[in-house]
Amino acid sequence: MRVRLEDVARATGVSPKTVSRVLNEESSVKESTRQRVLAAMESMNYRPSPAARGLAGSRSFLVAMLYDNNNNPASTYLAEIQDGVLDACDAHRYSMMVSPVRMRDKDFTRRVDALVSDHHVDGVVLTPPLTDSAPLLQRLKEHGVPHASISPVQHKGTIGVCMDEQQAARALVEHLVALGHRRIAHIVGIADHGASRWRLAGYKDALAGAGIPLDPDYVVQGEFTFGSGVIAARQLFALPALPTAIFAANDDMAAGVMWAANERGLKVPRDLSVCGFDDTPMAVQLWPPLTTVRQPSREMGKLAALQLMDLLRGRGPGLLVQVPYELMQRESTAAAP
Amino acid sequence: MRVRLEDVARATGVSPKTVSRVLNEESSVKESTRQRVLAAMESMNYRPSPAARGLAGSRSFLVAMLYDNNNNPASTYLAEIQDGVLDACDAHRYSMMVSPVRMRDKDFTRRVDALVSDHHVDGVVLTPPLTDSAPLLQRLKEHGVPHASISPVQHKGTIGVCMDEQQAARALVEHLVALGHRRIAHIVGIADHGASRWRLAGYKDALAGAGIPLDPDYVVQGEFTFGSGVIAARQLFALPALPTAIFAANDDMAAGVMWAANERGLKVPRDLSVCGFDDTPMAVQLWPPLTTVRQPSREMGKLAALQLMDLLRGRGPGLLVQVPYELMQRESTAAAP
DNA sequence: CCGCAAATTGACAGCGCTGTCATTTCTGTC
DNA sequence: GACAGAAATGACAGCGCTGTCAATTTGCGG
Repeated sequence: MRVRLEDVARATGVSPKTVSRVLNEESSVKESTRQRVLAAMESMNYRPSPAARGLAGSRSFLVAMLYDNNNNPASTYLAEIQDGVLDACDAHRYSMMVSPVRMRDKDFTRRVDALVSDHHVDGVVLTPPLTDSAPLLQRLKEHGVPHASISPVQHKGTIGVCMDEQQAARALVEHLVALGHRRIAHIVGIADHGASRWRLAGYKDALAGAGIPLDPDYVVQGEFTFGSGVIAARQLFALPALPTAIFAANDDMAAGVMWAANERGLKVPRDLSVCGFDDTPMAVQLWPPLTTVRQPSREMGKLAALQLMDLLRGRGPGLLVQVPYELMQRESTAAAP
Repeated sequence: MRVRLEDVARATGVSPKTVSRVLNEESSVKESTRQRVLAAMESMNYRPSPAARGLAGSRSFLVAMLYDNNNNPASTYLAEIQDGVLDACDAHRYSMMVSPVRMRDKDFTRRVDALVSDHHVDGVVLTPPLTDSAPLLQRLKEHGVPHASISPVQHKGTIGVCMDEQQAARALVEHLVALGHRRIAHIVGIADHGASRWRLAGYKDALAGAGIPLDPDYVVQGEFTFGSGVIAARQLFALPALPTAIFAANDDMAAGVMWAANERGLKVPRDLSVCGFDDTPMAVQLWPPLTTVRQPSREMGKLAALQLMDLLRGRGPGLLVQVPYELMQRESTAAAP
C-alpha cells in the first residue's frame, strides 16, 4: 500500500534508522549510503508520514502563521504574506497552519496553547501587530516555541524581516517637499503599531530636514482603515489653512482621503496631493493612481519563514533581515497649487 | 507531562478504548460512563494528539482548502472564505490546511496527492474555479476524498454552498432598466467560471424581460481583473453609441470601468451608471460607492465546511445549501441620461 | 598488522491513539 | 430464574517513525 521508511531501508539494504537519518539530514551518514538511500526514496516515490514523524519525534515540521483577526491589517496584505510563508514551506517540506487570533479577547493566547500542545508546531510566524504582544511572546517563550516576526517593533533579539519604514516615509515626504509642498499633513495609524510610529517619525524627519515647522493640527489620528481616512481627511479639510498634501500612513487611509476629497470637490492632485504606504493592489486602481511606498509583502513572508526554518533546522542562528523599500511615484502627487 | 488518553482512562476507571470511543462520539457507550469520561477529560484538560489519532486511525481531522493561485479570484474574497472555513473547523475541532494550486500547471493535481497521501486530509473545500476542474475532481475521487464546493457550476451530486447568481444578476440589471437604461453593456468574466455564465445569463434574462434586444457589441470579454475592466470599458467607449450603463461581472472590473470613465472624462453616475458583483470591501471605497450584489463569502466558506464535516462525521448526507443574495444599491447607478 | 578513537550503522522500544475481535454485562422473555 | 441476543467494555497489536544506546566498521599511528 503505502511506501514506508522500512521499505526504502529494505530496498537499500540498510536499517530503517539509517534511512531516517538521511531523511532528517543528519551528518553522520556516509556520503555513498546517503546517495543510495536518496536514490531509492526517489525511485520508490517515498513520502514520509507527517503524523508518524510528529508522534515519534520531537519535531512536527509544522509552522503556524498567526494574525490578528479583529480587522487589521488589510486582508490583501495578510494574503500575500501567507503566500510567501507557503512558498518557504514548500521549499523545506514544512506544512503551515493559519491561525487567526483576536487580540482583544482576554485569553487570546489560548489559541497558541492549542497550536502548541495539540499540533506541536515547531515555530510560529507573527504578523503585525502580534509581533509585539507581550502576553503572546511570553506564552511562546513558556512553550519554548521560536518565532519569526514580520515588521516587529522590537528589533533586538528578534528574528524575521523588517523594512526601514522610517526612511521610506521620510523619502516619501521629501518627495512632496520637492514638489513645493509646505503644508503637509499626516494621518497616523493605530497607535501601538510599529508602522504608525515609524511612518510618523519619517514624516517628522523630512519636515525637520526641510526646515518646515511641525504643525500639530496637521497630524491627525487614523486607524489604518478606509473609513478612518475619510474622517481624518474631513477633519483636515475643516482647518482654516488646508494642507496641500496629505501623507496617509497606509493605502487604505489614502483611499479614504481621496474619497473625502471627491466628496469635498477637491481635485487630486491639482488641489491636493495624496500619498499612502504599502502599495497594495488598490493603489493603482484608484483614480488617480496613488503615490506610495512599495512593501514586498510576499517576499517578506517568505523571508521571515525561511529565517525561522533555518533556525529550526539548525542552519544558522536566524536573523532579522531587512528588505528594501521602493518609492512608487504615481499621479496622486503633483506640484503644490 | 502530557495528559494522555490512558490517564483519563485510569482516572475514570475504564479502559483506554472506552475513552477513545467517547472521544470519537461512538454510540455504543453507556450514557453514564460517557458523562464520567467527559468530566474527567474536562477536569484533566485532556487534549487528544492529532498526530497519534492520524497515525493510528483512519481519520486525520484535517481538511484542506484549495484555491487557484494564478490570480483569481480576488484575495479578499478568498481571505473571507478562509475565515469562514476556520470558523467551521473551530466548531468541530478540525484543523485546516490551505493549499494554493496553479491550475495552469500541467500536473497541478500533484498538490492534491501530497495533501492526501502525506497528510491524509479527511476532506477538501474547493473554491472557484477549482470546483469544476475535471482532473482535480477525478483525482479526489481516486483518492476517495470527499469535497465541498463553493459556488460550483455543476450542482448535481455536489455538496457545498451556492447562491442564485443568475437571479441576482437579473435583479441588478432590472434595477438599471427601472432607472430608464436601455443601452446596458455587460463585461463578462473568465469564460469557464460558473460565475461568468450565471451573471451573463441573468443579464440576458433581464434584457429579455424588458423587451430590450441583445446587442452583441455591448457584451465584451473581461478576466475578472481590474485591468481587464479598464480595457473592456475602453472598448465600449469606442462604440458609436455609448452604453448608458455597464454591468461588470465583478467589483474589480467595475472599479476598472470607473477608472476608465475617469480617464475618458465621463462622470459616474451622471454620464454612466456602473455596477459590479460581489460587494467586496472595495465597493464602498470607490467614488461614487458601487452598486453591486452582496455575496456573504465568509458565511459561504463556513457553510460549505460545515456540510463537509457533517458528511465526514456521518451526520447527514451533505447538502448543497443556497444562501440569499442582497442587492446593494449605492451611488454609482442613477437615472439614464 | 594491531590497537584505539572516531565514524557509521543497527536493534529495539515506544510515541498516543484506534481497529479488530473477544469478553463481559445487561435486557427482556417465558 | 435460566437463556438468547443485544449492549457495553476491554485486551492487544500496531500505525510509521525517531530516540537511545549498543555494535560494528573505518581510519590511522606505530
